[in-house]
Amino acid sequence: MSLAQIRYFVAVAEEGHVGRAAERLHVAQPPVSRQIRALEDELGTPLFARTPRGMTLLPSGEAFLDHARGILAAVERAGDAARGAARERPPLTPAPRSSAAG
Amino acid sequence: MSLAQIRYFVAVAEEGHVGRAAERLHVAQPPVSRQIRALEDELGTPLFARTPRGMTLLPSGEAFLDHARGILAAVERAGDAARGAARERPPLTPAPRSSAAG
DNA sequence: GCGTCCAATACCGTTTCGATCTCGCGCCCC
DNA sequence: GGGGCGCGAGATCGAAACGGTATTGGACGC
Repeated sequence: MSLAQIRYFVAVAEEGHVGRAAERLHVAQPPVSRQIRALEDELGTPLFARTPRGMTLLPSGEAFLDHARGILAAVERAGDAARGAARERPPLTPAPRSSAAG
Repeated sequence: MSLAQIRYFVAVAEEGHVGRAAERLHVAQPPVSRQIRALEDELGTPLFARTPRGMTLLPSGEAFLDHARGILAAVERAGDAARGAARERPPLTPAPRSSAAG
């Protein structure tokens, strides 16, 4: 499982179409289709029902969707936290020459 | 940022050594060193201080560590949730011939 | 100064990923 | 009932990413 797969899954779940999700993600349709399949394969259970009109979330997909959104949000927060901490308490001023206590 | 990078980061943070983290992760040392660097590069801030005895977490690294652990745990839960939902409410019994209303 | 331990770099083979092209399937329209 | 069109899925190929081995550079102890 990769973050890309999770992003693909969320996009497909929200759009209901692989093609439209691919458009939103700025990638082609086959990679999205393949990653969704790979995700289902890894989880051992299908997440979508393939209908002639697109993709419909199964119960397993709905359960996964909540967590998936949380994961993506957590990734965002993690980056922000690291950057924020670095701003508040910078590691060590390189101070090549003029030492300035601060 | 990838889940592998997050896993590598947590291992290095907990071990304090790139080499030991690599051992725990069953990979060689250079890939771990590289991914940590790539992660720092993507975040725009260093996460570790390189010392002659190993790697020490910087404030930014400590902030990131909490979130990183949460992300990995959330990934585990996501998979469990999908599998659990599939067990409780299976999508649709194929029922090729004998129709059996539940 | 040399040996040791650490992370970082160079280089290479393999794997993975995405893009293009094509196909099969089911519905709508006529 | 046949043709056209939407959809997802499969095959194939080139590019990027990943990991492994070999090697380098820096700091500490003797």
